[in-house]
Amino acid sequence: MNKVLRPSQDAPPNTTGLASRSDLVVAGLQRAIFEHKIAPGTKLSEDEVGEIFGVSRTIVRSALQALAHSQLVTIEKNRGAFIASPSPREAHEVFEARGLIEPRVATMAAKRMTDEALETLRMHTEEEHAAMHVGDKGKALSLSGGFHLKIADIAGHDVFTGFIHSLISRSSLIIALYWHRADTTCESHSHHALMKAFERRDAAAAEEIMRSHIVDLHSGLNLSSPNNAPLSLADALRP
Amino acid sequence: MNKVLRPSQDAPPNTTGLASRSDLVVAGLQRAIFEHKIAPGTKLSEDEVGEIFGVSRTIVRSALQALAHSQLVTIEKNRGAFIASPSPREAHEVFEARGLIEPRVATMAAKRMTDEALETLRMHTEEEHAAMHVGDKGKALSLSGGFHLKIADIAGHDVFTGFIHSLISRSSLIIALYWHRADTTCESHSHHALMKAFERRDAAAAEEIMRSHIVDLHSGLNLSSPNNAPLSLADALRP
DNA sequence: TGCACAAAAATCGTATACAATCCGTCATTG
DNA sequence: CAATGACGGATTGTATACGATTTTTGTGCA
Repeated sequence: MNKVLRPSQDAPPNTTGLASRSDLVVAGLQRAIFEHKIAPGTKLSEDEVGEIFGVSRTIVRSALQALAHSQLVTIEKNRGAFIASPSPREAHEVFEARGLIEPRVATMAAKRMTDEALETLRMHTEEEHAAMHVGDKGKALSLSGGFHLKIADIAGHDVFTGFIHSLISRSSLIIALYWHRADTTCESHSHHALMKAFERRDAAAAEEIMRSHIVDLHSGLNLSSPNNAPLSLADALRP
Repeated sequence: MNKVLRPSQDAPPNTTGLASRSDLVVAGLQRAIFEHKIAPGTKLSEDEVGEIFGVSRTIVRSALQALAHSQLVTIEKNRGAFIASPSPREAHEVFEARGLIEPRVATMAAKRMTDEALETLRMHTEEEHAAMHVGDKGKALSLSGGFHLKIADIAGHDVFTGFIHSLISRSSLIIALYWHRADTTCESHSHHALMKAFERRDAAAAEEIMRSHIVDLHSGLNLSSPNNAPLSLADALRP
């Protein structure tokens, strides 16, 4: 169950330089979570995940622990790992935290904004538009989170960026559970408005737009009626 | 090297209910870090740590990965784990983040403050006083961080509390590296002032005191001249 | 039929064996 | 004598074996 797959692509046994094997598993699972391919509560059996990615349980275990630390999976002793399923309260707290941190980061990004960075953001929003147009809701949501992450990267504050990474990951689960609106157009509008502010290097405007954007997201949640849409694991994984 | 030590204290093979073996290692190392028993940059050999705690490398490795995720240790591929050594920039960012988050948490704590919680805080500050009086600088610093953590617990916001845990851990390393002042009396004064505000349930005052307290700490750092005081590992560990 | 209990299967926790990698040392050579 | 390259020891990366715990299944009895 460990020497399956990867027939030839490992000419250099360790790829580029970073990215150990467990990081690849982490990335694969994260991706699936971001795109809502696997639902909260899904069991992640060590053997099963290991077989899918062609690695031993040692690697899988390491990856699951990493994900547990980012609160994306929950590990129950002697019972296994599950995709986390944030409580309504946790959902509320996550967006409260985003409401405090992200506006601050938006101002920092506006102050440090370069033309290149602007161009990157612009391309990102276009991708977002495209995905939404095609109707790929999972990908659109994933990209929407990516927009916030890119802003954090531009701000260049590693500590805040780390927090935002964590918060956005958890937001993905929260949205899977508690988001009912069909349209994500408000999302698109806010992002567009943010772009305008960034183009003008208007830090105050960026901060305010970000704040209200996150309040919007927060109030778009219906914390009393969670969705549920379990899927098969094997189908969900492999990019 | 794995069946050494622990001759009798494991009547129930798994202690209370939680606290797996690797958590104990994490706690032991954290404690040593908080009390400045091990200096930033110290190498943490898997075998060595395993022997000290009487566990196998599997456990140690798991613990080190957990600590790496909290940024307390750095893992370099094929080279090993080291106590993290925050850069001046990172130090600056950590205190900037604390300056944003902790004042907000202080207001939340003030609003939810109960008489019991107040009593707990009071006892904590007395411990702090005692440690400082005896001259146990390591313990005093550790307790000082604990004060901030207790406030976060009282605020009852798990997301913020998690962030603050992380930030305070890293602050401990930062202080070990960049703190030069001998006295920690300003620390004590600020904590006392905070207590007063909490007693009055004065949220606005608590927020403001917390903000200026963190600015104080931040400005007490000398980011251009790091300290260094390496110690032996075996001596530092075991409580 | 339904419940209780026991045996079996599945899954996780931990230790250990082996492979891969890195670092220091020493010999060789220009 | 300095620089370079190869060897050996030490340390980490990964896989796998074994024991412990949980979950499920199957059977007997009320």
